[in-house]
Amino acid sequence: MSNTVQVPFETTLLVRDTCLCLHVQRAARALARRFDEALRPFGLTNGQFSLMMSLNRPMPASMGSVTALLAMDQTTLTAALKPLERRGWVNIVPNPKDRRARLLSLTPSGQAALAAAVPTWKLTHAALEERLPDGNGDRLRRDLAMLL
Amino acid sequence: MSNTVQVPFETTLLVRDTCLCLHVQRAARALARRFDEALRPFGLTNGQFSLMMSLNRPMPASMGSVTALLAMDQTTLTAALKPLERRGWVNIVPNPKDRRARLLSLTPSGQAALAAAVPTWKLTHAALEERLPDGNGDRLRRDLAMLL
DNA sequence: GACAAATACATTGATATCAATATTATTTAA
DNA sequence: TTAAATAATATTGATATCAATGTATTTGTC
Repeated sequence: MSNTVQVPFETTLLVRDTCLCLHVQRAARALARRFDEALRPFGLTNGQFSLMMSLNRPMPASMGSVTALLAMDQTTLTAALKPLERRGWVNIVPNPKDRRARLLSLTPSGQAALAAAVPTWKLTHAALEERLPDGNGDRLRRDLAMLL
Repeated sequence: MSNTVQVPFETTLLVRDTCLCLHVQRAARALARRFDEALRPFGLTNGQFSLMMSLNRPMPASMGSVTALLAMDQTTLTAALKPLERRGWVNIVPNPKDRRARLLSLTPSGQAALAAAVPTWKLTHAALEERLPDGNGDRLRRDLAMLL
């Protein structure tokens, strides 16, 4: 008695062609590879670039504000900060107003590392945006934001 | 002599508002969380669901065809297969026609696990697609494909 | 047929991701 | 004014991701 439940191949094709989660993960992997490669000479991954850029503020950031901006779990941020702190690019200090909280900021060498990478980000991003017909970059960003 | 190179805050705002890599990674995290939560009762993550679905073919798949479909590094696939093989959901055998290669297929219990999750995928995906105005799902998929 | 090049996959090491849980500090309610 | 609830972050464990590198096999060339 083989009571195997088969998934119809049409369902496989449906998922392959329509699943927004799959399509976004796929694009995320491809873009991560592209930006990681471009940023490698600066010792940064795409995620580290985004994280450090989000710390480039007039006032130190809280962890919560960064996780909200990056749509990232708090434990992921804790882990992601470690290699950056180890390299002396990010400062993490307790907030004197609330000793549970942390204040995150770039060190001068962190600012320098980030600044060095910005021109390459601009080039890489411009090349990417060129792949989309005029104005479709904004459209894509709006569509992606609706999925959050 | 403080020769610190500052990144202008306007650049930070530019990256935050325009970087397609950041926007896609952010959406990828949010969608992964949503689908992971929905699929948790079936013991599957979003990535495992996509991977197993891509193995649901009439003939066994090669690793190369799966990495191309998922836009995933080969080493990632090797790693991702391990927990699925351990659970007895996926079979990995050498290809007799080319002993370097592997033939990947779902086991009966893997097919059953996948089949059990399909209705929840449908519900979760339908709810997601509703967030986008009519037809914009197709538009978004097309735009994402242009980034690959 | 021998051998160099190319191909397919595995391993290692580092970072990324999140659930579950723990710790510490603050806030709220009795 | 405490004790309970809440909040902010850290730790652990599992999977995900890819670069660098290694191994086995096949292919192409002479």
